[in-house]
Amino acid sequence: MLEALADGTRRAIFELLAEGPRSVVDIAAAVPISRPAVSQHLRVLKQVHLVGVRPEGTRRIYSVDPRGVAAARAYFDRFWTDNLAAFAREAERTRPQREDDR
Amino acid sequence: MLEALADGTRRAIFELLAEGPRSVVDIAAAVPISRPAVSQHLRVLKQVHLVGVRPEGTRRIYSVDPRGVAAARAYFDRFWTDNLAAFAREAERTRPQREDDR
DNA sequence: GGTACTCGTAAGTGACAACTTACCGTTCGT
DNA sequence: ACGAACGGTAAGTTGTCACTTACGAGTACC
Repeated sequence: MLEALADGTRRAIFELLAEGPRSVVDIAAAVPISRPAVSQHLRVLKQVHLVGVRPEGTRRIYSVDPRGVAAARAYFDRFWTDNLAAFAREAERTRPQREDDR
Repeated sequence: MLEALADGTRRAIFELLAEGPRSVVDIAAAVPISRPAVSQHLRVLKQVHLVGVRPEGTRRIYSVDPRGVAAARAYFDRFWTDNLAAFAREAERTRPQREDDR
């Protein structure tokens, strides 16, 4: 699931679909890669339930699947317990090196 | 940020640190890779503020950095607006092919 | 029915990233 | 001060994955 959104192009496609459902050619037009590459990305996104398909004539309309987003939210919520919030304050106290990057 | 958690080994390290701060050797003992590899993973996790370091004698204690988790939650919350929830109901109506996987 | 779209899949290539071993600096204990 | 433990970095190798071109299948329009 997280692996699916690791790729930048795939994130771009996903965020584009978040703005509204689109066909494959429309997506390919908005992204600097070939149309088959878009299809491959959509397959990955579909496998993890981040997008869904709805056939419409000869075209296939892709849209965001709430299930994937819900799963992602659930995962990160596991690390956002009150326990962690308390730890955040404690971490701020002991200063775990805010050397920021590098 | 999402790229950092894309790797399974890195997720294992991160989830291990979520249980409590640990030193590098402790982490390496709990994961089937060499200690230098752990260091490299920790560097990546630190760059995106998913973990933080606190020197303690000759050892370096790593722990979860709330900033990274907060950023991840913020990202997925962008796709979990009421707008999307409404879209979820609409999607359930038009049935975007619940063919599930493959 | 033929033509023009749509889109998915197959096969092949190139780049990146996750791992290894080897090495060096730093800090604690004696 | 010396030895040992800890851990970060360098260099090199290998597998994986994102992309391309080529092809085939399905649907709509005339």
